[in-house]
Amino acid sequence: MEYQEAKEKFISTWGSLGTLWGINKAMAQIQALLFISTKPLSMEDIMEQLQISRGNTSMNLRQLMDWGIVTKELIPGERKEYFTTEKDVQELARIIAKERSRREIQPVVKVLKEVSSIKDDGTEKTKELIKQTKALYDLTETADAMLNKIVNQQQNWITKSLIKLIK
Amino acid sequence: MEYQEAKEKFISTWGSLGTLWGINKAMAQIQALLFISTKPLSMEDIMEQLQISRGNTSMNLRQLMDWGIVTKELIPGERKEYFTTEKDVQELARIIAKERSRREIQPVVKVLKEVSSIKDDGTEKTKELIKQTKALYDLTETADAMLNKIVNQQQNWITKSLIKLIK
DNA sequence: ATAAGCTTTCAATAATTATTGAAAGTTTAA
DNA sequence: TTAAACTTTCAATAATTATTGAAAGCTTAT
Repeated sequence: MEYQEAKEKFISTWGSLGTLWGINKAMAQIQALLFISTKPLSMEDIMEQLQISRGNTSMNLRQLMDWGIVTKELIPGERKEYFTTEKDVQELARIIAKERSRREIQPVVKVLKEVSSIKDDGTEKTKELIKQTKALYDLTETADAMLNKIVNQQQNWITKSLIKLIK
Repeated sequence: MEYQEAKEKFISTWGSLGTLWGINKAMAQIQALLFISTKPLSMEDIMEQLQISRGNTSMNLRQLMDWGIVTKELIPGERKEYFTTEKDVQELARIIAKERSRREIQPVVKVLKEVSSIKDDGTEKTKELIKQTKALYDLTETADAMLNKIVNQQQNWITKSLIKLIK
């Protein structure tokens, strides 16, 4: 497999993965392109390489910047804006985990907490609702906490020994 | 908040969460409904409570059964089929993590491995592609392994102490 | 102040994905 | 064997989501 083919394969795979976890294709592909680029790219570069429109590029770059994954790079003497993405995968994972927790998990946890706190009127169905949503609440909280801790305290002794233990 | 309101809130929240990780709304809502039901439900029951069509119900129940989350329950003397979902959240998490790993993560890992194995022609861009996809490959593999181990070895001593450490 | 060079916005449109409902299929009881 | 009771399938349609491109908005140089 040659460079060009490998590159295209990587970008398209990463793009379709994005769709699966709630990020659109263009956004994931732009990030992928920047991720393997050796230098910052301009909007023109991105539009051309991914064959997408200017508007699409602009909107998705903005979203990536909101996530904190992509940053503007100003090149002295150049009028155009250039973009780069976080290149360290550990840091990338940390940012993504944090954002997803904030945007998706926390709102659900909030509802689970509310629902599991309704007053117990003694009926079987109410007891079941409380019991099951409480169980989901505990699970979600724990999973979320673990995820965040793990990606945050990257490579400290806990993580290192954990990885050894479970690998 | 009364039972009915709490129930609706739970089902709709769980439903929209589904969309976020690649499961459609109806599928997630059916699972949610069964999850808090005290007894198995028939297709009619589900259709009525969620206000969705027969075809939709049938197709999504089938998918949930493919995932191994929902099972048919035959009630003696009854012609209709009844359905229940896995009620233990730990087991539910285990099934979902395993299925998602198989369906989504593994195919990506495969591509990352292929791409990161192209021959190094010495150019800077090829070196970068190899380096970055290799880093993603390692991260994804480790994260996937951790996820699977954690949900599989539920509540063994490692998990218990880990939870204590990071909570 | 004006124009060139670039970015953002957003209504229109395209593409994708979910849902319906009626016909076809299956199983059981009589 | 027939019919009633139920489930599945799938083409048509609806709903949602992504994309375009042209106009409006900035910013900088002259």
